[in-house]
Amino acid sequence: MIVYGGGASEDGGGGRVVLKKGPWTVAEDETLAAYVREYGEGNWNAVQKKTWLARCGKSCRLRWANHLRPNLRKGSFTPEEERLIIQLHSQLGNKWARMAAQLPGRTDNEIKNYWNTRLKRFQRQGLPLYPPDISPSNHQQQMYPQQPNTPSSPLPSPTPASSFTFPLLQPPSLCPKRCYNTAFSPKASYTSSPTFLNTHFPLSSYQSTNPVYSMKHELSSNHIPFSTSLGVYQVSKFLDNGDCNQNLNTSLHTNTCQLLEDLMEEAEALADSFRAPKRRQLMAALQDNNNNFFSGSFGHCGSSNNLFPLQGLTPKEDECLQMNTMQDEDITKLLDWGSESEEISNGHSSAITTEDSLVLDDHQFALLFPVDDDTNNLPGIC
DNA sequence: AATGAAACCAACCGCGCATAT
DNA sequence: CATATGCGCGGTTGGTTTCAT
Repeated sequence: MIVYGGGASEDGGGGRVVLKKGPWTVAEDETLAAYVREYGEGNWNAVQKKTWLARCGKSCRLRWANHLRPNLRKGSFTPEEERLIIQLHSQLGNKWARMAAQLPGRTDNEIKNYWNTRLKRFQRQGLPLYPPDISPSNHQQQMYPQQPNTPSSPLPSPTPASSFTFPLLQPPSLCPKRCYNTAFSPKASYTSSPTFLNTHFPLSSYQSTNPVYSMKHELSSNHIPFSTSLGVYQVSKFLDNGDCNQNLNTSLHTNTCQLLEDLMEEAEALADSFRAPKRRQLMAALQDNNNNFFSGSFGHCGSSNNLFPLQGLTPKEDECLQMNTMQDEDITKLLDWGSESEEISNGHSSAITTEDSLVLDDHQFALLFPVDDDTNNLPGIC
């Protein structure tokens, strides 16, 4: 076992522990992992009290989230992941955690590093950050202003929100008053959709003409099918059934946005009756029973993103919890209805997940979330 | 082989938010 | 209501590795 660095120490005088900084040792990793096995995630400041580790809680959380938690995917990003990152960044900007939620097993830090490296390289080479058909939201133009010396504009010229409507997604005016997704923040006047991206920006063709986008391919065989969220799955199933042309997409989505607005209001009303304290209590209960709640493919738990019924809850509480949970994150995916199934998120962030839990085939999902033929089961989408 | 630049990666820091006291 | 605490996020820094000359 290799232990380097200063290790824990005390200042001697007041007995105050001097917190260690710098690289983690194997022993520290093992201790932290053992702590999480025993006490679970959370309460990171207690690590210092219950173990010999002289690390601040923050450092422990980061180490766990970025390196120790199970099912982290190590290695280079696959082409699919890279494309998804580009697309997500065009929609979300530097919302690394949100992007990580769409990339199972990847950490926000990884994505951030990847993007920043790419950013530097592209800027140095005077190349556009986004493929021609991906129009970054306004925040992108603010974040990465066009360099005056760059001959071919690295970023598309700003498009006024009032005069531009992206082909598939509506401008924020059709969306709920409250912003559920940074893509619909006042800064973001429009966004792209995966469907549009895939239709107009097939990776292979782009790579063939834009060598700079030809990135590492060595891990493509590792690509893990992403799981789905309720809304995306059902809408995807609907769209996959028969003709799915762009007109249908557009009209359906227009209706969907309108109806989602109603859904948002309904969700908020429900959520208001079931605010945080209760939710936290339920989450604690969920963690306590984290090996028993879910069966089959759902091996993971403790995540705030689960949409599945909780034991011991009244139907009302369960419904509220689901709504409340959806409201913050899964609504994003509802709006992301054009996504191909492989691009759909499981919505997790730092919660422990297993790769198995991320994969759910149509049959399994259909069992959990039966869809009526007329699709009326999908809230707000008729 | 040596060296400098670029790329990559891990970790820290500051801030803000939610919750508890 | 004010303050403390826990946590998460995004930005930044610094060390290491890889690559090009």
